[in-house]
Amino acid sequence: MARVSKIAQAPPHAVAQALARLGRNIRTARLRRKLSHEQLAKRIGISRYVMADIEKGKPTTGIAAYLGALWALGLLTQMNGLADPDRDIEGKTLESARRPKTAPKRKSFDDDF
Amino acid sequence: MARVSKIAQAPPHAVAQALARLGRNIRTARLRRKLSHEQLAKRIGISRYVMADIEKGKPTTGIAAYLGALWALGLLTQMNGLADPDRDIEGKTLESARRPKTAPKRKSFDDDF
DNA sequence: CAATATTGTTATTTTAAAACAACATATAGG
DNA sequence: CCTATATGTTGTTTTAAAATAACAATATTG
Repeated sequence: MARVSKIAQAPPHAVAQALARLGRNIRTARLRRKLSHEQLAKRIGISRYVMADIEKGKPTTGIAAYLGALWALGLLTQMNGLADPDRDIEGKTLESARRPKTAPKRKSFDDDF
Repeated sequence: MARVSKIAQAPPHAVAQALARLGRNIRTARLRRKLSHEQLAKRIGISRYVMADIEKGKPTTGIAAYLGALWALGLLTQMNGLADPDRDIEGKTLESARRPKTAPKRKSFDDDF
């Protein structure tokens, strides 16, 4: 990643937790399928070291490696509904009738935090 | 990412598709909340350029940036069941009674592919 | 339509991600 | 147990991710 971003360097609890869980789940799925790091890594197109990083939930590892792991394990379909606008109740409520291509001109009540 | 991995350089259709969709969904959620790239990026702790990369579904961008975006949009909880061992029917079936800490010693029928 | 903000584009710099190698340790299964 | 394999650890090299800056293009709102 280089010049590692704040979110990667010190992720908020929720993010770190989600990452750790995802890594653990991928590991479990791999072991169930009786695949070694090397075998699965080869199918994904990464090194065994990155495969290990994924299972540790390393924040700086590229998203493609994670999705590739899910794909190689036959679990990628579970990504389908993620952040789906139809499921985004909060967003639906906030949304005005129109659909602007850019954000409006900074009258958003909450500017910093 | 440096020394960009095969999966990131040329992701399989399914992965590329999942990434593109995720990026689009994040963009939709952001616009609904009337936030600019800069505003949302600031909350996540990344630059506006990486925020734009996320919405494009760039494969080499670190997973923490993506999860950070979901987190900042209040959508991270949707990651909860992802790759959950309980949902992994395929894996459950394959699993032997025990739970080895490492993969077995390469008698797995399908070695390469 | 004008003014302002958002988003896109290009170029440069910094820094660590990912590959690789070599060795140590742990685990599994005969 | 013993041995082969899996996994962990350390160090090195290569290369591009991410930040930043400056400017262009686009979209929004009054």
